Amino acid sequence: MSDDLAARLREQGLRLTPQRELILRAVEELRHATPDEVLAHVRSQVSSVNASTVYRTLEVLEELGLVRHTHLSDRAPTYHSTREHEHVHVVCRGCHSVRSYDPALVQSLVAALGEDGFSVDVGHLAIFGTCADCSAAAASPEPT
Amino acid sequence: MSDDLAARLREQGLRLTPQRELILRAVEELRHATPDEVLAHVRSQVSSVNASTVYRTLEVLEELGLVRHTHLSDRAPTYHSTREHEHVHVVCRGCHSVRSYDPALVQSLVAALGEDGFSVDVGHLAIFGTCADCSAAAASPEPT
DNA sequence: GTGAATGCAAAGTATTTGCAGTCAG
DNA sequence: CTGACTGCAAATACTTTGCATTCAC
Repeated sequence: MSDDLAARLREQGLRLTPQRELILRAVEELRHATPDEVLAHVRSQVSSVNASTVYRTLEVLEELGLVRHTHLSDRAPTYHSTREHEHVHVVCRGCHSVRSYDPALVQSLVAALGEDGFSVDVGHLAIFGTCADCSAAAASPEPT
Repeated sequence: MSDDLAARLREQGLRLTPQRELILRAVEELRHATPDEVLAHVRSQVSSVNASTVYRTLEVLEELGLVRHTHLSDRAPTYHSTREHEHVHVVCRGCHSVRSYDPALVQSLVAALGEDGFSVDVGHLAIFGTCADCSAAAASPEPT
């Protein structure tokens, strides 16, 4: 698993450190996590890991193509592993639920922009809106 | 124009102030502006307007439905007027150019999610990727 | 006159940076 | 050994908040 990590780091003349392994593993385990959440998770296993290390490492991992980030809220970005299948995020602003969809969802969009020579970063895509439950809730303020 | 503003404010028992007019006008003139840019623009006309007023006002204007925001960078949000036709933002990560597209671009996506009862906030949508020019530039580092 | 809105300054959150010590290779 | 990496603390960017004053109505 972090074999991949070691290899890619070496290619770039970078070093494999326990922090980098832990942070990558945290992203993989948490599925969708903000830098803060990653930090908390890593700290729950090994004390003393610093926030700046998390930021710096996430940046490195993203450059290596091992993680990706997207913006699932107006606040901090969330990171996920690229070992998962690429997916599109659909976020409900009412209940903050996040659902993942197959990239096929946006294929016509990708094709349309592709004709203009624009290549869409599907993994970064976050689609905001309101889910069925929350629409219903908004319609009837006092549910039975 | 800001007739609309006066009316909507009154509906809510809110007040029409010069700052609110100026900030709304700034958003309309700048097309896509961060709170900072709005502040700078307003200040170029009238000195002493405060950053907190800009934040508070953008929030009010958004509640009134007169402006919308979207995230066109990893940094500050950008606001635009709802008097423009609703549009989808397509952002190149290479040159940071922003192009606006007709919502038709994402209609199949909206329809597909609609079947699940999910209603997409099209105006908030930002699609990231790489434009033709930047792909070309990446391919040939040293252009002739 | 009265309460909504503003300006100011201080606090808060998220992230970045400089630097000295540490550790991977 | 050497330079990449880390932790720490300070700095930065962005945004929010409390409060006294001002101004729209």
